[in-house]
Amino acid sequence: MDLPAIYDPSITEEKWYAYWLKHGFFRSVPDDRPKYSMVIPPPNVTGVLHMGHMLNNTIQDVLVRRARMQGKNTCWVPGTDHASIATEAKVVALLKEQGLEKSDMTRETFLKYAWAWKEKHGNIILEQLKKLGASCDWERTSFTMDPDMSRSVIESFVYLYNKGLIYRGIRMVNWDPEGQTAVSDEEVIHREVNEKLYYLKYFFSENGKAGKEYLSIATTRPETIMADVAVCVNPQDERYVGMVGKKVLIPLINKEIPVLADDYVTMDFGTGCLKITPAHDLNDYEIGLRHKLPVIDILNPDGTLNEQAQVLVGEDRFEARRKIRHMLEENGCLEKEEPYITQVGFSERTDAVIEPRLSLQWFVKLEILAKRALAYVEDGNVKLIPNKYRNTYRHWMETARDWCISRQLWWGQQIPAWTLPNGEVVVASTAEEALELARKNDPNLQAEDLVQDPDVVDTWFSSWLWPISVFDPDKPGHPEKESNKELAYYYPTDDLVTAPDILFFWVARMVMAGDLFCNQKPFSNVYLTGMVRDKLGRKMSKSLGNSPDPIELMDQYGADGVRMGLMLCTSAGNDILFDESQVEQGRNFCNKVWNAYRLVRSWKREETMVPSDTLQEAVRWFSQLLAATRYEVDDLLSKYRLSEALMLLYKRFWDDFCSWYLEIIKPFTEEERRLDAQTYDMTLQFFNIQLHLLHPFIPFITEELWQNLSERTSGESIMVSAVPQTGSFDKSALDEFVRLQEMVVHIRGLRQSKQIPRKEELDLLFKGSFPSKWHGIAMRMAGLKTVQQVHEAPSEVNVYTFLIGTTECFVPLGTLLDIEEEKSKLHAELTYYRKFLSSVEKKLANESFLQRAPRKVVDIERKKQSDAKSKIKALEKQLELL
RNA sequence: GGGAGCUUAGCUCAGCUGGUUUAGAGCACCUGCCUUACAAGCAGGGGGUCGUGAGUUCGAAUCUCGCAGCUCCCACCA
Repeated sequence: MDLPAIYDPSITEEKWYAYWLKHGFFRSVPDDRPKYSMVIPPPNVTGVLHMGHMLNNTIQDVLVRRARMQGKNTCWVPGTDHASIATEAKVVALLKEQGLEKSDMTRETFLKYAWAWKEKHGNIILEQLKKLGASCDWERTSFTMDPDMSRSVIESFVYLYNKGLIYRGIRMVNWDPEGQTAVSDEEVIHREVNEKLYYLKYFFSENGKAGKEYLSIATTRPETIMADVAVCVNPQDERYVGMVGKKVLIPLINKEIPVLADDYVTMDFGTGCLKITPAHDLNDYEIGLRHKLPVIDILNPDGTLNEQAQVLVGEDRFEARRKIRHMLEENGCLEKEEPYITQVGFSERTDAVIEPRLSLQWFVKLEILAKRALAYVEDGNVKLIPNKYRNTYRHWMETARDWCISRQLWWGQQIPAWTLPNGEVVVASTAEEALELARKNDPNLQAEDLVQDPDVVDTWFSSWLWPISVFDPDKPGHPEKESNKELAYYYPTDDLVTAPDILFFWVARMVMAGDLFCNQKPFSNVYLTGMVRDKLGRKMSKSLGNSPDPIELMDQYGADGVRMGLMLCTSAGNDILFDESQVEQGRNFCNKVWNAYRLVRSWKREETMVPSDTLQEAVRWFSQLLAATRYEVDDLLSKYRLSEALMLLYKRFWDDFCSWYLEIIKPFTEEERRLDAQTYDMTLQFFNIQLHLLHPFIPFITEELWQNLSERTSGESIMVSAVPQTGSFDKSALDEFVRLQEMVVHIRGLRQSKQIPRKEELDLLFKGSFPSKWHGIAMRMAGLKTVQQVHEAPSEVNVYTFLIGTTECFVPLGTLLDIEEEKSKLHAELTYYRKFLSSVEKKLANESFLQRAPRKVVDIERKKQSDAKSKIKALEKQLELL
């Protein structure tokens, strides 16, 4: 067989993915094996693959592939999320480009456009995941607006409504004037902004006319003064004694409003005097409720001023702010202005400044749900990895307020509530059922008398059902019914891999939904990935242009290389600083594996040959090392330390397997590339085991080589074949081998510094212990002619000496040895050990140490002491000789 | 304003309940090599007073408390 010297992933990767699909290795149906299940965090249909997806899905694929190789019935459910605000915004923008306005079309027409858009773009991201190697059960691909998914959402809405967990009410919500919809508290991002604090004069009213005296009121939002209904001071505030109960005039519109007292007002902020604008500020709204004040809303849904404002009608709120400032100044009502830094809320989806707005919305009561969802994490039923997120999770669950779930959009599941002519509202799964309900009170009602709520539900109100509804869409609406076979088998899922920024949006709510509808957690472990940043630590963004195109990256380095590059530097919960050189490292590793394989395959298996002792020892050593490695890798993976597990495998393969094992057993001469059958077979077996251990991380090349390793019949794959058995291992024997390696490295260093060519063989004498079984290995690796034990240090002058542990080693060098250099080297070593010894002895001289430290620790120190002493003795002797 | 977390080599990080750690890894770096699997390679090497100050302890990178710097989350002071 002829393999090229450079591995080309573009040939193999597509081939094997098609093969895996063809043989249905990703497919899962319930059976009697133990299961491993996981749902993908459904990416937005609007999205294209970015580095965050790459990281997230690589981790998932590693976990899934490992479980599959452990013989579990593995099910990874893929799908996409309809992402109502983001998608609707995208479709609206697209229509605008074509000269079409959403406001000009009916709901049906708009949705037709939206669906067309989804059909065209919706699956791009999933196709891209295939290139990465994601082993999802594609037959299960779901979309959060699939008919049965939507039914699940609607029916669960009805269920919760009937249980009293969903209610409708007029509340202050976060209004996004750009998207023209309410958004939840979690969708508001607060940012610091430089604004101005305006001090306005509210003159006291004297029979409706402005008097001479005034109250000074600080505000950042002068454009809202027309909506003021009162001015408020703290009852304890001595400055304003006697003013409560009087009336002041709103500047510009000269409207009389009362001066009130309320404890909410802080005396030492601003002027201690607060204008009350119930329609446009949450606190003011609450104060308004306390004092039974009217609500005057002066803003349109799009953020422009309405008729109620009386002035600047039709102007945008920010334009109005600019203009009103001048008007107030001209009017003599602007006392002063100061620069002011304040927190402003922005919409997560549209980045518009959020407007507190009073409106009729639907809410989910969270108090009980949050408490129960918290318990799952608190008692370890659901584990967060890393654990530090427990605190964050707890904090949110303890402070969560009711969840506003209605959105003034069309793209999504329409709220199943109908208003009757008399204003009553009925909630039912379908229009027919709603009519039936309505007729209980008024049998004459007709279908057209019922008007469905035009709003849709929050996207997260559908995705919180995801781990349930992908298996059994009927369950959320009917928790009392028995789970279907799928749900019973796959639920709860095992792992969830997601980013910490949706811990509350999604993870916490899935726990709530799991508890509500299945009375069980939705998953056992939540692995939280970090954010992928560029190597300077900046967020990846289109505008910075610092985000590599994953597809190009995979074309250039292979999916395996990219996966490896990402996995080498990821640890749970920590951001990863992405640098293309890591991907290069991944690619290089794949190439290394490839070439190691080429080497082994270039040898001839010789049935009649008998393995030398050296070869047998090498096999013995590496098989033990592999057993130990596998044990360690299992341990690391069980703790989700993926990058450490991969790094360990990387080092084993590259440093130990290639640089030591293969170099030891490599046949000497070119003509005779023959290896005895026993060693040859074991070497292939080592390869086989390492391919298995590496497969979850780099699935393509491992499949390619595994298929090549021996005759395979169609339908076989490394991904469904169990990892071959590894034997036992003896830790101390492995440690001893490290001594041997140190010795070889030392001699190689000597060659380098004395410029002794490899071909020139050396002799080694040693005093102390150095197992004879390894002499052959040392000779091979260090280029030695002889290895010989002595009882006394050689007396010649021209002998290079060094210590490995407590074994003294001697290499006669003839004229090459520089006596002075040797002396200074020995002196340096001597100084080091003397210092070391004195620190150890200081410890041992300490009575308290001897008394209080555990015996084991004291023994260790004693051993250090005696070792150091014998080393010093040996060094002194060598110096003497020189 | 409240809370959480971080600070170990040039970079990214490991070091879990204090003691074989006068601290490890990978990358980067330096030196020498086209040694017949791989220059996407081989061999060798240097590099850290563990942010800072104190405390607990026989013993601290590890535990406690100040201080400094960074990051994230939450929050309605106009």
